Amino acid sequence: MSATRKPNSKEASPSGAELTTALAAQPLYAQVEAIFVDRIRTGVWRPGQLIPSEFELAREIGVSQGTVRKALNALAVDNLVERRQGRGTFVAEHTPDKMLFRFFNLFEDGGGHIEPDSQNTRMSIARANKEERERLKLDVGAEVIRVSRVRTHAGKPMIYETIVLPRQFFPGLVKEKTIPNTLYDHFQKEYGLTVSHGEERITAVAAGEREAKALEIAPGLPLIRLDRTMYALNEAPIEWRVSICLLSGAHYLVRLR
Amino acid sequence: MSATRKPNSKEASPSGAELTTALAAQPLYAQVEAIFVDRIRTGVWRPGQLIPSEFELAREIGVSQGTVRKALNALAVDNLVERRQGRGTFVAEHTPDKMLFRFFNLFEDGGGHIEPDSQNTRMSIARANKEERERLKLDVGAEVIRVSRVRTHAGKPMIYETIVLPRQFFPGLVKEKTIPNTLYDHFQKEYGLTVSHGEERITAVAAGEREAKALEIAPGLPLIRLDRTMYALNEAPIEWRVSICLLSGAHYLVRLR
DNA sequence: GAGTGGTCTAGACCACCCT
DNA sequence: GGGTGGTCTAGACCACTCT
Repeated sequence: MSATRKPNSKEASPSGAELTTALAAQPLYAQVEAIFVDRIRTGVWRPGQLIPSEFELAREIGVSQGTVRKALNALAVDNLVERRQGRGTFVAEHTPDKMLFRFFNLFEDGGGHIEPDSQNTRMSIARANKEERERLKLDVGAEVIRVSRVRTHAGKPMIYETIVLPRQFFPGLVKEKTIPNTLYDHFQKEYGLTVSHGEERITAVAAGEREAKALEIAPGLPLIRLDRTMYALNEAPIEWRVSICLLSGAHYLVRLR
Repeated sequence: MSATRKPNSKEASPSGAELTTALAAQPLYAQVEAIFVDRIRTGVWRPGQLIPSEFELAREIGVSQGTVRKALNALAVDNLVERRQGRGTFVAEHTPDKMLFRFFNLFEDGGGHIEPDSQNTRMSIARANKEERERLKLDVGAEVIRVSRVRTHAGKPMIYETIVLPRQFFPGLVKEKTIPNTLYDHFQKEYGLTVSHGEERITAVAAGEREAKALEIAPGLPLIRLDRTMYALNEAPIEWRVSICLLSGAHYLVRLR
């Protein structure tokens, strides 16, 4: 078995992470991508940080620059890094603006983006009930933080929102005096949790007593109900959120591709 | 100005399509991609057809195989071609299954995919009214085909749907005796129109008399209203569709990324 | 001017599919 | 066995940003 002309047979790299050698279950660039995701997830590379150049990373890991490039481009598609020609590659930093643009799909009928405010925010702690445990994949006895609030747009109540968070992921949240309007950037900055993806289930409901009161409308009016679960980089559920929305002069926008 | 060592200075290619030579406004792979999109749009390459290999295309156009590869991969992401290792690259063919999977976002609460049937399909022709002209970017006097139908799932009425099509794009549609349940594959097969993307605006409404009758429910119940516009490869609006949906045990699913 | 990512090329080998 | 797309490498030049 002469390894003379054999590429792809690099040995232990100084990076600490192992690359599969023979008969790789995954292609090299996918393994390299996984290494980089891990560095972001564990905080070795922090949000906003400039990471080493393609050539440096290639040398460190022991692959070609083209392979590192492919991995970094994949991370850019997933919004985990930002690449800027002439400057370098940066770990994506969540900001209120970017998160709103990315995950908030309500728009004015004219097309304008909606930037909601938060009112009457309440927070409590409890043992997770059955539904909460299922949604957040928690064990019996685990504690959750429950947040409820009304979100307004142009001075009018628009969304009545209930948010459930696994307490273990947000150790200091209970002690915070105020909860910020946009949560995901706060999660990343304060708790090192990058919200990476999720899903939202939409149904129509008639306003009940509680929603009618919160949204200052008559009971029975048709509302949109958004049932959302969001996941962290390690695929752990990190938030369950139910938003009851009064869409007057507004809509939920979905791009079909 | 010796062009000896200058790459990127290919001259007229035998493909008929022109590649920008110096100071390209767009990168080469994007120009190559545009050539390929054109071939699909104009029917030079037909749905389901095996297109030439990367090497052949590269030789024909006068670029490297890697550049053709980048263009084809971009087309695969846009669902315009399908690549199969060992077999070749095929122009994507719309099938009822694939179109339903791609653009139909209603699911059973258990997660199962919904495959709706069509009932009571009606069709008429008229001059487009103001709203139809705006939605479909039509001139005054242009004619549209209006289709209405009720879509059922598990034997129960689920969706009351109104579809408006520019008549000019569908010359023979009026004479068809029956309109198929899934339209987009029919558009591609019969009229050479590939539906490439669109947008859907979601609101909640209370059932009116007409919807209540069609869906066999009491007036006033909360329903989801989907307002959809779809576009062809040349960005021309090709369909305006309003679907009023009764979601009992079902929901509209959106992936957040 | 030095360094970065972006584009383009060329060539090698692998995995897969067909006949 | 021969052809296809998929992976990986190596090297060149371009466009952009900063100092």
